[in-house]
Amino acid sequence: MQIPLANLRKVVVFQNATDEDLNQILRASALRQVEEEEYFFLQGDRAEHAYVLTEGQAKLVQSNPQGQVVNLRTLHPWQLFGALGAVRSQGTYPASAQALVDSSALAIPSDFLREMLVNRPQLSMDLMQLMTGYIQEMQSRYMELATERVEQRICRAVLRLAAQSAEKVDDGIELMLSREDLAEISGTTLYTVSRVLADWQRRGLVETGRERVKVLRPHELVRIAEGLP
Amino acid sequence: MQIPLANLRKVVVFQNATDEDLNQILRASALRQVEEEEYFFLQGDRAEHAYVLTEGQAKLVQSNPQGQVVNLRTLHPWQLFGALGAVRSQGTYPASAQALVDSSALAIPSDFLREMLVNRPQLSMDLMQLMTGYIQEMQSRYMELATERVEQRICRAVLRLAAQSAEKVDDGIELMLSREDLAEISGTTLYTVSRVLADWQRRGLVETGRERVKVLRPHELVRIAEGLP
DNA sequence: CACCCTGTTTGCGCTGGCGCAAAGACACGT
DNA sequence: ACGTGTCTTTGCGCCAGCGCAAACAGGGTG
Repeated sequence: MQIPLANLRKVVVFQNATDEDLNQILRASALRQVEEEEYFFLQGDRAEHAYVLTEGQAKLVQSNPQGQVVNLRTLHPWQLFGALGAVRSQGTYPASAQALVDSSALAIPSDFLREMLVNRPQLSMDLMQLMTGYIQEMQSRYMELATERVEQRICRAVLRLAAQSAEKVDDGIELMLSREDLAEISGTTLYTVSRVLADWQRRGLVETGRERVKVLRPHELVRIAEGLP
Repeated sequence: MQIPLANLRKVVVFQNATDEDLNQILRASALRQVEEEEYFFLQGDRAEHAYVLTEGQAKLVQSNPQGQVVNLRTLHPWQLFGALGAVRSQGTYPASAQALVDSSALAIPSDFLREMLVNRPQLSMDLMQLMTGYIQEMQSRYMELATERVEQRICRAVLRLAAQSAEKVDDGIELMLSREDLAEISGTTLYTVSRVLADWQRRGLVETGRERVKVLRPHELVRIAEGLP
């Protein structure tokens, strides 16, 4: 196993774990490689592992019987995902995890993680901390979806992504994602996203390209997100 | 304190607690009475207590700066609420809890609950169980809001409420809530709710009245919720 | 019984956003 | 360089749902 402990400790939930615990986790787990577009797991699968992304990028998506898809969140290295199954024994994943580029992740057996939680209060508290964060984020996004118009929601999505996962280039912040990705994230259609971005570009707020959005005037976008003219 | 232990054990998170633990909780806590329309706590308040509803009915709502409101869930006796603050020390409530009728709830100090969690693994696991449930429910509702039309969403809301909190009367299931309540829950307006219910009534699926909806043909409603004609 | 308060219904007009379809732009492989 | 596939843009028509405003209904109170 070639994952250094120091890296594993970047996982927020493991930040307070002992070296011995981390070693145990490494011994119990396996590294899984998944190619671009492929899945770590599918919604409805038996949740036999929790994962820690070690390399690449992935997204958690939920789909309905008609095949429509919404993006729940984007995953970056050293984030934990698929962990709900560790709590509910015999549970199934409520969402699918799809690699956006060739990626790898550490697969930790759910049973193992659950047993570990039972006698490590600090670990449990840290995991709860993570869960409360999700609950709050989902509640916020739910309200945004219920009360805000499309332009504001796209704007929030762009700002959120810019804040967490973007490369700063000379004169702006660059995001690598397609119109369709943005549509999934903000709960609309690729057509509407395209129109909104075109409008922003005319107004000089962003610069767009194929699977690329460069934010030029973040401050202006914040105003749009707040619902101001 | 006049709350019998047997009742406190109805709280899902406390189902596996010892009598001694329950007694300790009772000693540390106070009973708070809140009149109809009043609040147990407001969104943004410092989260100094977690609550267990002991009597009455309440709702958890989130509102945005413009004052628009969405209903996150309806609370019934022996349900825990406001508990996210117990995990994040120094945190604030992400939503408001408003009494729908005169109600009372046991106010458990967050600090006390947090200390208790630290050395009671089973309690932590049960709380996590509850949290994963919320996460899944919020994810589902988020997807429904993003992908389904209004009629389906209202339908789901009615069925959900009918399943959990309704009185069966002779020839149907009766819900006591206003058009506006239903609008908050399903993320639409009272006008649209009124029109949809009127339509269902014409088709004999429900019978409506002032702050009252009686489900006559649940099976038909299920078909609507599924998106079938 | 008359009154009032609160909740409900419904006509009407409007518009935000959807989604098809066709054309355009870009990236990549051969 | 050329073709091919994917992503993006945009014209166009359409309609679900919003929200005002006004009328209506029920239930409680004096």
